[in-house]
Amino acid sequence: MQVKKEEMSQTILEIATDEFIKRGYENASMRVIAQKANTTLGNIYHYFPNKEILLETIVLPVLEDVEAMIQWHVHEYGSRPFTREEASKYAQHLEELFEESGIACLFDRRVVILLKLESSRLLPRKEAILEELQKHLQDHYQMKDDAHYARLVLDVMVDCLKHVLTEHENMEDAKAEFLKLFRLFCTGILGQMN
Amino acid sequence: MQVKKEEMSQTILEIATDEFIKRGYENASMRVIAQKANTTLGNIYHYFPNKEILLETIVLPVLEDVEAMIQWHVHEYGSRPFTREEASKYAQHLEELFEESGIACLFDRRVVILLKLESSRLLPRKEAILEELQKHLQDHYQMKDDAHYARLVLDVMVDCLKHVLTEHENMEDAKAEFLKLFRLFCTGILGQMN
Amino acid sequence: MQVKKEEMSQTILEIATDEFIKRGYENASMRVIAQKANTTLGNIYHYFPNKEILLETIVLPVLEDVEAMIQWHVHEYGSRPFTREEASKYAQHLEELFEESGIACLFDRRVVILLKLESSRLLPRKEAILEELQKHLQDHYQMKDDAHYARLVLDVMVDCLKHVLTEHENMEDAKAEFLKLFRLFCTGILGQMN
Amino acid sequence: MQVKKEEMSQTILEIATDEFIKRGYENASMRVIAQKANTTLGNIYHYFPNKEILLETIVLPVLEDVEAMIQWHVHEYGSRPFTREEASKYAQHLEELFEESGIACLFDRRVVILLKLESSRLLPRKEAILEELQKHLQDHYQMKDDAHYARLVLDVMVDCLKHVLTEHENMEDAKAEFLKLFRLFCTGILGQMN
DNA sequence: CATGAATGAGCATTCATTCAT
DNA sequence: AATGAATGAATGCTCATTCAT
Repeated sequence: MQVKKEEMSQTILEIATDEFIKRGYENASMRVIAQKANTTLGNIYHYFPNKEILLETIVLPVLEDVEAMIQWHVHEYGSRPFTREEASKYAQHLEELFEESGIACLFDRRVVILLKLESSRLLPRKEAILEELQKHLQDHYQMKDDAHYARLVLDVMVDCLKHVLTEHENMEDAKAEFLKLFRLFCTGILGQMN
Repeated sequence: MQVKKEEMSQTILEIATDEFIKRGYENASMRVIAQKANTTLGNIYHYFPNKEILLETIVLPVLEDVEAMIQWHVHEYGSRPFTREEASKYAQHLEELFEESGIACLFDRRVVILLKLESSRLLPRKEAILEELQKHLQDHYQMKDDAHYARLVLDVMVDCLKHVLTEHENMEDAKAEFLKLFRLFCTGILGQMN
Repeated sequence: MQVKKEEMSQTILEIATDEFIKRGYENASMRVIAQKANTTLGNIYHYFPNKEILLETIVLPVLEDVEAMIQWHVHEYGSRPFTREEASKYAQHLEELFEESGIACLFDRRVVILLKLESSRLLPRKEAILEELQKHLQDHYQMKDDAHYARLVLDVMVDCLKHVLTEHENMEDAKAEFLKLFRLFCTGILGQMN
Repeated sequence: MQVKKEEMSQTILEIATDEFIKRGYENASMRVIAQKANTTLGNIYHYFPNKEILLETIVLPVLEDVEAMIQWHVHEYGSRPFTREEASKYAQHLEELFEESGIACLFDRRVVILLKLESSRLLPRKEAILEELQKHLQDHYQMKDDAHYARLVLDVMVDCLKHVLTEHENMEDAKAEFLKLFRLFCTGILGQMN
């Protein structure tokens, strides 16, 4: 049976998103996506020329949002180290900080796909973002001498994000939970700063 | 050429361990393991009847250690909530706590395999452990009303472990780094406790 | 947008001709033809019920011309052996011979498609022509005892034709080059005749 | 059922050779080869890691022979133009010329695969050979001003080779037939030289 | 103890074709 | 007249596993 374009294409995107989140882009199977979308393998290729473009259709919008957000952040806050007081102040007003700094774009299930990504030509862009964030963290929190540790903290934060996104259907809940964790982190980092 | 049984089997286990760590159990290839172990696919199946049992041979010892450790922990510390003072005291003497509580068994590269595991019949046991730990955390730190959050904190700690194990060859370094992070967490949790 | 029937069908035929020449009938893709003709796959099937008929629409006119030309040739010149003098005379006046004998119909790009053809139901007709030509050659040039050799000489001439058609946009140039080669052949054959 | 290595591998090579000759490397199907060799697709990949290497296993030995032969030829005969007498002398003693100059290596069915090749990483080597031969022809036969024509003559000769190889099981017959044609060519070219 | 031959199901992708709209 | 949704079989290739030798 034939179905309106938008409908089928939308179904495929949704199913693919689910599969990419669950199994990761690399381990998701086009066959399985076709099956779950109640269509044939060939028909998926009628809508999306290949797996990579299916991925990009899903993930590029969020990726670009995130890149823009990072750019804005770097421009706005620069890379000067925070004083203890500043850091503390920020930690206490995380909600407002989150609101104003466009971090909201991170709270989208599709970000999980990005975070799990291990191959594809989007990988370099993902890694560029992480590197940027690491430098940022390192500068702000005076870990200048310990890039390794900064990276570790970042990776852990990234995992936090992955977890809250995975476990909450509702993105507001995810954000709230992430905030809680983020605050925990800030308290912790602050405790180590002196 | 024929080699003493122990030797070949040992080589296979080592190579398989490396591959399972690097690519994860699901994405590791028996072929590649055979190649890197300088033997044949058939010969691996001579020692290990299938991929799953190869996994278990590698990972069961540590799994059992960890299970025992958890059991002991539960028995020793029970599940009563910590007072703020207690918690604070523990946080200050984490090194000793680590020593005496058998947590050392976590600092083993093979734990990474376990933590990355996504399928196989060991999965339930891994998840049982995590559930146990979650309850523990929840009880001790008075997150009684928020199982979700406890789970999240746990998952993040688990990711920390995964990261330090992955990035450090030397297990002492890994432990040191993990302690740093663990302390950060404790400080953070303490800061949130009241 | 809708276009006059003739126009669209013509465009498709032209693009298909190009593709069939470039990649050969078997390896040409309906998809690519549709794309290059700025239309859809479905629309091609609206004009031509399948790939084979598309081929025939393109190639049948020339095929029939060639068949007619052969027929005429056989009727006109019969199959008696040439004397050395006759052959020599013909060789010296090839241009005129070409003109009067309708060989001009060979100098059409579409002939290349025919010559490259490896499957389709037109194949037998192509082969019938070649067989006819072979007999002709064999008779005229007294290779009676060596059908194999006649066939070979024919095939080589056919390849010559394919080459000059492929490499020259201008059919007059193609014809001139072919004449050069044909003369070379005639000289050669004559040299071998006694 | 299991079969001795040499046997299966040999069967595959033979069937593959046949298929590559009949359909050309690009259009031959690994599945069909497997079927005709009475084995499975997977098993072919047990012997040959991919289609290209299957091709190379078949074709590299002859390719190298041909390359060596060309090299020797260039070194021995240089690129000076032949006088009419020289050319004529060579034309009359083609058999001896063939014998002494290692041209025998061309009379191998596998050469057909090479001549039909349209892709694969062996293509550049095939094309280098053809270019070398074209220059050679051009130099010897004083076609200095007409590279195009030299290429055409070469292509035609190459097609001759393809034909005699395709149509004769017996390589001695093929060689004899090719000689006949080659002589025809020489006579023809000589006829055009003055 | 070890080799490596063999299988069958899986992968992403392309193809000619059909047909409802 | 034209679109594009849908199918099913084909492509080259990889995988865990089995088993005769």
